[in-house]
Amino acid sequence: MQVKHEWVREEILQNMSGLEPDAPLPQERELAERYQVSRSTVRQALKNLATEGRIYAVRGRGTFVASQRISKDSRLTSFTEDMIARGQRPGTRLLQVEQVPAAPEIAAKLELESGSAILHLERLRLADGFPMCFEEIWLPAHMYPGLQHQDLERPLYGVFAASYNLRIDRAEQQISAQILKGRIADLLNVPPGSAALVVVRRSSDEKGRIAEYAKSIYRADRYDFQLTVSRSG
Amino acid sequence: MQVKHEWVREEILQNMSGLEPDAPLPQERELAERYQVSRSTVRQALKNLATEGRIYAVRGRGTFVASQRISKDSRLTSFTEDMIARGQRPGTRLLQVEQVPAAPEIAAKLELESGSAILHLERLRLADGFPMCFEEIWLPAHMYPGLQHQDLERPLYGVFAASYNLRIDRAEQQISAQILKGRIADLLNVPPGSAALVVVRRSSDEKGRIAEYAKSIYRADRYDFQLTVSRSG
DNA sequence: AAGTGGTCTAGACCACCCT
DNA sequence: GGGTGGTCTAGACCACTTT
Repeated sequence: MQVKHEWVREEILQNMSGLEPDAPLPQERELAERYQVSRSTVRQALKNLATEGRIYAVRGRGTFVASQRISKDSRLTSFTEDMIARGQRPGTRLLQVEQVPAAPEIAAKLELESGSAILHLERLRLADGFPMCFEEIWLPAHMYPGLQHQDLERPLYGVFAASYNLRIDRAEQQISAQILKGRIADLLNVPPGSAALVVVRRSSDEKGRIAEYAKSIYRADRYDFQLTVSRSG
Repeated sequence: MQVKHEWVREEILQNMSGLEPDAPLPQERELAERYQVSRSTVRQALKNLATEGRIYAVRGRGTFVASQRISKDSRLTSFTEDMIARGQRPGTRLLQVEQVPAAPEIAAKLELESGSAILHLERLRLADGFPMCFEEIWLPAHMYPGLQHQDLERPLYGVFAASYNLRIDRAEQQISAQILKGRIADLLNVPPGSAALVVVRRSSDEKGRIAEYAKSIYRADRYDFQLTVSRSG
């Protein structure tokens, strides 16, 4: 463990195993004494455990074991990570990559001038070799010089990090449903009239620069979107 | 402002307005001096601002203004809060409330014995008076004695807090898509074959006790699900 | 009154970046 | 080497709950 509060966190977690829900933990000052660290360090460890929903603190009473049924917050994950977590083998077929002038709607989403150079990708995402998702991606061309000549069937976020020193940090997403028909139904290999889950994503790097706009259309019979949200913080 | 770090947060935010993205903030020690607080207090304020995506820190270099395009993380919200945020008037029609023995599937979700007493609610949620969502809710009866006699067309989380001292704190959700037909298509007033967004939610209180299992079916032509996720923390 | 978690302080050292 | 944010310390006082 690099840092003390992570080590303390693990120790507390160990000593918690076997305790009933609502059982009290030792008080903070005692934990600090036991692990020979300052109370602040103990508090940082406890704060992380509380954020994950493993313990809860009550002012004036103490800190207690939570029932720990609904656990950690969800993170932004890539298709590749997502499929691996589901026990399926991810795959990608690049359908198209082109540089085009930005249509007004796309320019607005990427906060560029209308007509700016945009990279437009179309990819079919596979799970265990079968079509799972059709995705379109729009990128500001100036942020990714020479992207067309990269291997675009590899995870894109990896290419961004390796070749452009850019790490996607957060994204706002809109999830909706629609009926499939025409070309996309064909690509996903489902009959017209089937349901699809649509995820529109606008992502930024850690500096807050908009780095990607994307639309993913998932087969609803094979995919659902999972997330954990908390109310307070 | 009750606590100093919140006040410092507001002060920093004020002085940031007008700065360009990537402009450096004063260093932490200087901010502490300026606002006559300790560096720890400044750091707590900065940490909150970073979590919200308004600034970013680089070890060894400094703290900088983020472009602030993609903002705060999403929180667990109720239908009522959600509709108000969208500028629509929320409404509820209670269709049914009954106490029944738990079916095995529902019992498993609520982590109760099969056959335990369950409260089952069906509600039609309205936006500006028009059907938006059909929801079914299952609750452990022992946690909500006498719920049947409450006003169940008011926001449920409010009833939970006021009458049962129970605050929903976090939830795991699965979002999927399906085709509407039969009774639910009728209730939502859409033709059979329309697309719907389905949200299945399992919620717990701050102690980690499972307090609710619910399934909400939204008209896809009127609703999308919005969330912001971050990759690291 | 005693005990708990919540906030705040002043200061130290570390890891990392830049020149 | 000098400056930055990241971690940690020892101690203080506060708000709240329980006895």
